[in-house]
Amino acid sequence: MTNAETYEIPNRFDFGTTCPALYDDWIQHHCFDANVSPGKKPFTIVIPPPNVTGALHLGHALNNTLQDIQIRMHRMMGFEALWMPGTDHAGIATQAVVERRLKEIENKTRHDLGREKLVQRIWQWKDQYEARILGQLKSMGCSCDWRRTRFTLDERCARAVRTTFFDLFSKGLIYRGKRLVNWDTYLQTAVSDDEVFAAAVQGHFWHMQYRILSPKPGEPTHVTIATTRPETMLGDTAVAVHPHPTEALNKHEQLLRQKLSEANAKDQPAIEAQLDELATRRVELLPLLEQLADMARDGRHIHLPIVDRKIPLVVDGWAKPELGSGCVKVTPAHDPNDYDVAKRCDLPMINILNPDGTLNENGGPFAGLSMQRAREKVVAKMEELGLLLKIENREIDLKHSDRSKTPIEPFLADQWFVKMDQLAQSAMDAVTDGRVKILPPRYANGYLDWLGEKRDWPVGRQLWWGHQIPIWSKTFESPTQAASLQFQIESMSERIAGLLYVSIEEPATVHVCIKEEDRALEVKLESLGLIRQEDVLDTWFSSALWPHSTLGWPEANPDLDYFYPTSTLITSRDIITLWVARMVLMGLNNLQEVPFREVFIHPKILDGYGETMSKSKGNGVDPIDVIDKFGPDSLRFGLAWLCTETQDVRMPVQYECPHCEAKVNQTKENRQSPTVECEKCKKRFSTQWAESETDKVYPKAPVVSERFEIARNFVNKLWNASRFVILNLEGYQFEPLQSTSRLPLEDQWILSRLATVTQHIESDLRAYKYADAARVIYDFAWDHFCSLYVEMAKPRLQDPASRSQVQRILAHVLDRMLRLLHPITPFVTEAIWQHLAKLTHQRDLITGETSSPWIVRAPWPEANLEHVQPEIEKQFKHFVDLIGAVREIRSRQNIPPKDRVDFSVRCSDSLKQLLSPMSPYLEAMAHATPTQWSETPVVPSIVAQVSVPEMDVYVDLAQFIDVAAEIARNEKLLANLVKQIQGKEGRLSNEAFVSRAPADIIEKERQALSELVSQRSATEEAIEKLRKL
RNA sequence: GGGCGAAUAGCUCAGUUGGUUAGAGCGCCACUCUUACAAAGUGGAUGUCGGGGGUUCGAGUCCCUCUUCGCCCACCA
Repeated sequence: MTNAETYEIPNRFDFGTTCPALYDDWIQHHCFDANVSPGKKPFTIVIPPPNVTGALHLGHALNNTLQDIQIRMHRMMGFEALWMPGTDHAGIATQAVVERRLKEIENKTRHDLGREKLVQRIWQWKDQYEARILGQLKSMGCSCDWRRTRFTLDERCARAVRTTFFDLFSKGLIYRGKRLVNWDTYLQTAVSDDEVFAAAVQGHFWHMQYRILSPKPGEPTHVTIATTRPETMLGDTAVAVHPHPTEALNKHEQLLRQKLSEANAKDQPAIEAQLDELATRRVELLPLLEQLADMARDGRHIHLPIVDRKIPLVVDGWAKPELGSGCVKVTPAHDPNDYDVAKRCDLPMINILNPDGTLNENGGPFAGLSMQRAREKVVAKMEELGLLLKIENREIDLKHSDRSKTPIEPFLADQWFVKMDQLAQSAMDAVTDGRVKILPPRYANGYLDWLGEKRDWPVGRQLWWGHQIPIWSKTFESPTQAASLQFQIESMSERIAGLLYVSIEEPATVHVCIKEEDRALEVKLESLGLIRQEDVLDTWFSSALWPHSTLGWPEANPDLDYFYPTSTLITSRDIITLWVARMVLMGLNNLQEVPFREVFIHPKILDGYGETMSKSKGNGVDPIDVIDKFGPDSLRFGLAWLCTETQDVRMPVQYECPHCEAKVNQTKENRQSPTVECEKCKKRFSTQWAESETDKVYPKAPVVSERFEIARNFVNKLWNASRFVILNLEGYQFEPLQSTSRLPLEDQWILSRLATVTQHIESDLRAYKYADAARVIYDFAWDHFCSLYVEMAKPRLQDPASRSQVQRILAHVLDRMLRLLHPITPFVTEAIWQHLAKLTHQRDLITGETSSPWIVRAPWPEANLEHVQPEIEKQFKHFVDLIGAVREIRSRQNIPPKDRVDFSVRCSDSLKQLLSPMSPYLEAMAHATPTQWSETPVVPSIVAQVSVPEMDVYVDLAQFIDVAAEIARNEKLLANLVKQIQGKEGRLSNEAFVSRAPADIIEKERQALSELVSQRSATEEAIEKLRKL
């Protein structure tokens, strides 16, 4: 009975049923559980928690594959490897998704539902998507310790958030201030800068005049200002002019001149034009500006039309004399720069907006109108007043909300801030002194630059989904009333116990922060008239605590002691500042220890056009589609293969037609269509956009990429090579190997290669060089193991004398290869491992150790350095060359595969000793029989000849020769040789080269030349001979 | 405006500190169902290494510059 009958191994790896079953087995046997083990070193990674907004895409698949590779490798290396899983509540993103659906399906707003009900709905959404996300991770084979799964809004994380917030608040690092927020009038919420995109729109530039109050003789009567948003003039509280216009203009000119001197010819005219304009301006405008600056210092005022307000003329550097009229209107409540001016000049701030985007009572006659209507009215009124000078057309970059796609209104709101100076500095130090290593190192720049600004972190969000700020506040008429309440609270027993902290915000607001969830205390505060802050915290506040909150902080516990700081963080570059930097500073603040020692930034996955994949563009790929089509191992190997250090991953994607399996390229045109027609079978299929019933009747096409075919083919190759080994292990007997030196060349060679490759993979993976590792193992498995060693093993397996030795080496090499591959392709390696385990327990050539039942827990292979023989690896190339030479002749002479040929080799004696024992392989692998190995072989009259380094190969072609083809080929070769010889001779006769280049390089060139010359004469000889036939 | 990165075969990408004739996979052409694997095997064709300049005995690799593309940050009365 053969093994094939015993084990019935199919010739395709059935990943569809095998992988989920294997995964269940791993879980059941606690293969991924990590526990505090004092005898072992910990290796910890916290997952960048995916947002529960939606399903994972290929970018996540890459991110998680790279983490799992590290985790699995370190687990095998004997570390206690913990991969901490979880998801992020993703504040605004999630709330926006749920609100949008609420609107679409039930036509309700969040206000119709109320806070509690809406939050309930979002929890339902979260449960649904969390399950989907975790399912996706499991399908990919991620070996997380699922018992520890966390969510940034669960009780444990909430406790960490409360503790941190309380700590910062009581240190005085949290304060409330005014800030301009990006107001989304559609969603009626503030959105962060990251959730805003700029789009160019056609707009206008309105030039208007304000009247100066009681001008003295000789003074101007009006100031001119220009704006793209005339309606905001209703909120103006000043007009600003530069304090020293002449100086500023000189400085600007100096700058321009410097630029001119550095600019290339093409850019110069533009700069010169600017300089010309500057000259005119100097004459026409500068005196006026100087005069205005003086008037401003004199405390003069201006009449703001329409609302009839008296506003000051002020001096401030923000007003640029080189721009526009040189004067700028100041609208502190609706423009970030104007806000800064107002703070500097101590100006009032007038908010003219309601949260829904209409004007409030400060809008004067236009209160209640939308911004758009108000704009028209203001312009009309100014024109009527004769104060409108001109209107220019102008393209303006307008900020839009990413969530609602509507224009953003800058809006002044109360906002909670975290003071960043000390915190930011601590996080900068951690990177500059190397406690946290960012890889590739170039990404450290962005991190340091961003933190270096030390801008305070606005942490409040006007949302309902998130950690509500644990502050109760009350504002009084007078500071004394506030002080009295403060005193009252200060004397509460909870204050003494450190459960609350009270502070005063000038002039008369009392804020009380409660450390822990405590309903009784809350009621007590509420009875004193204190009201809880409505806002929730920025999502990144809880994410910043992720490395320690997930380990149970603030509770002191063994997990935290053992697994923190974590070993490495693997993430994508767009959240280096938002997330990575904040984790570092929070880790340092809460635990006085960095959260991780290394940060690896991996490439991004782009579509075929080089655009980032996103759900809204419709070019995203669900990893599950790829898994269904190619299997999880191919997904993982394919991603690792593409993960190079410098380049993003460009990945053209296709729809796979569900009718005929034809590939339809995804284009910018069809990627957002609900249905697409197959180019081949002309039937329609649906896409992720299909929502209507009419569209949904079409079967859905998975989106895949042929980038994964390499990996699929590789996994198949591995499967079949393993199948061959397993089918040939019948009668396997273990016997320890005494010494490798008595093994045949090919055995020594494959063991040497294995050791070399093992070293490479380990160092590559440790350095996050995933693509390099994948290529090394790919070449080894495919070219060296399959194409050469297995082919050479075939005849030896038939020979009882050599059979058991070859079996042992095959089993050993396969065993090691599987282990090396397991982190990248866990399923197929585990499946093969199980088969192998049934046939042979002892596979280690030297020790005969009994192998582990699970590859997932098998020890990582150590490179056996005694097996490394560079000389043999080099010599083996001669064999490969020889076989290639014979095959080439066969191919170009069209010799049928079944016909045997004879050949002779001209080579040195030492090469003969090396290669002649390998004649049987030439028989088996090239269907060719060597008849002579000699320095002076007797060459048959009719031959085809090929020269390779140190050998000339002559194939006896008595019955086959195609003389014309042979001559043509040799002549082409000759021409090439002559060209190369000329190049080398030129170089070697160049005095400069010979005298300056290092001796070894010159020697190499000399040898190469003599090799080429001998090839040339062999070829000339061959042509000569052929001509005579 | 500041910074970072990329441009190599039809496509997607490798190419260590400068050193023989620049590689891989897919695709293409030809041949092969040779009992592990046609998702395979064997052979072949395909490159002004984005343009220009420089350093060097020698440049895909280092320097300057231009062009195109991508990303990040800042700013745009």
